[in-house]
Amino acid sequence: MAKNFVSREDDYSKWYNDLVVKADLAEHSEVRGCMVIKPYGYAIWEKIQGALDKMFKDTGHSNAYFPLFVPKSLFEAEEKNAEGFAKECAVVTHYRLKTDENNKGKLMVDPMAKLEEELIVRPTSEAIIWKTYRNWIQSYRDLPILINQWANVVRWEMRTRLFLRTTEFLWQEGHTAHATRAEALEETKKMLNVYADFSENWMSMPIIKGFKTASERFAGAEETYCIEALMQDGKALQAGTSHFLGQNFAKAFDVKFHNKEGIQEYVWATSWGVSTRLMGALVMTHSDDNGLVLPPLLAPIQVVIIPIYKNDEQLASISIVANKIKEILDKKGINVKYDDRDTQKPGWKFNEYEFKGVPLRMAIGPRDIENSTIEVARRDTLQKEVISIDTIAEFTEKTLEAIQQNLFEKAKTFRTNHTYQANNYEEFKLLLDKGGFIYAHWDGTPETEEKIKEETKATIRCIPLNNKKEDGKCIYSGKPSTQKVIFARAY
RNA sequence: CGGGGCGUAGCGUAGUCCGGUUAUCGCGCCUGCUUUGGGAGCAGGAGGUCGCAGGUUCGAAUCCUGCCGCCCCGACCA
Repeated sequence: MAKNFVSREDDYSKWYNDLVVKADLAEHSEVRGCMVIKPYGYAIWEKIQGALDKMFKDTGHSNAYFPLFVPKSLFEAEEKNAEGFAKECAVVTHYRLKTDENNKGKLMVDPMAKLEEELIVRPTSEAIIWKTYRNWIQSYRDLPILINQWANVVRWEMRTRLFLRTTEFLWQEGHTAHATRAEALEETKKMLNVYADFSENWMSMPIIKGFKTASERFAGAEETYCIEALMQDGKALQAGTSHFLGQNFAKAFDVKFHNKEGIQEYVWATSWGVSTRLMGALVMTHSDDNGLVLPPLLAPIQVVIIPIYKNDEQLASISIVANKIKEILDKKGINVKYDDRDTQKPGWKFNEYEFKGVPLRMAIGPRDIENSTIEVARRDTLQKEVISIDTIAEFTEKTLEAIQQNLFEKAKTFRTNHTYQANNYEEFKLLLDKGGFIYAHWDGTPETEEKIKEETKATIRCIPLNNKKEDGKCIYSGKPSTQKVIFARAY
């Protein structure tokens, strides 16, 4: 049991905050609402980036980079999008400071250096990108454009939480341009599937694919597809979105192309993104009261080897074996750390790596040297066993795969156990307090959705893809409904 | 922006109501010895503008006024 670490049951919110800080993932910075991502946390983000980046490239996308600043006139061009983000934009109004004559040693904004046009710090990049695409697209031969950028964005949130919602955050945003509606729609769904694949197979996080209601839709999109995950406290978390933008941005920025028939048409668009919020999702999906739990595929350290010794001779003979094992596992592409620091005790190291979620821990002591064995402990089950050193390569590969799989199964079982069907509003409200996904009939109107949100704080997370059609009555209004949608309280 | 809480060593804290020598304790840090199969023990040591600025007082971490910052809850949102 970790020292001074609150359990999930006692205070889930504090458990999450403490875990992120104590596992060395991130900390609050000097800037309100902004965090410092620490090396260990950033290493996990780099793993996420690496896997996703390859998936984007494998589906034909290229990376590029667009400016941080967006002139206000560009930003407001697509009205719905601009309105949607207006309340949370940081704005640059001046470009120079000067020394304050009345306050020695201090600086002030130089009133002479006011910008003629304010610059918006991007909350998302559609505007600047579509302004650019206008110059890149004339013919159907220029399409499709399949671009992704890894970037930071700023959204001035009133309340922030490490990884889940910070004023500045890191993400990737894909922006594609297509000749036809069908092709853009296909792209939207393709990238949703990439996100789903990544969530389930890399993060071991089961998700539900669906699309958003009008009120939850990305401002400026015709349709927003999403993946929704369930956290251990029973709250839902939107883990990724893929938007079909129709011709909204093409019209706003006048991006037309000549088709094969020589007729001018507006371009069809998509955008899609996931952010450092995934780090929060990762923490809240698998971690336990002993600290972080990482799926092997995203763990910066997959195996840690800890020597147990009484003197230098013992350490020397242990190190020979440990380095041999590291070499064998390195060749298998497994990331191994041999921690032979003599500044920390074995027990201290055990707790440290456990808290940081390292999937497999191996300990080698004098007894193991004698017997040609090694003690192996799994982070997910906390089980220990002693195995013969000869079998180490096969055992490690097999066990890492088993952990990856087990985490997914555990999370999926949790979700299954926290997924309910509500047949009426009273039942709905009772189920909400248990936490989880609730399938319920909804009449399809924004008014009902809004009322339910006001009264219960639950929102429609999504309308699942391939949803089962079934006639029923809306739990709130009693009006006819053709399908159930998923409600939950959400992050 | 509303409601609540908090600012004392790197971290966590006692002391604040009811002012009084050198500001408490734990973790961590440094030195030495003994230790090492789940956060070692003993001994010694370093480390403080008590958030900031005024005020009251012989005397302020403590009382008064103003300001700043952070966290939690709500409105907003990925």
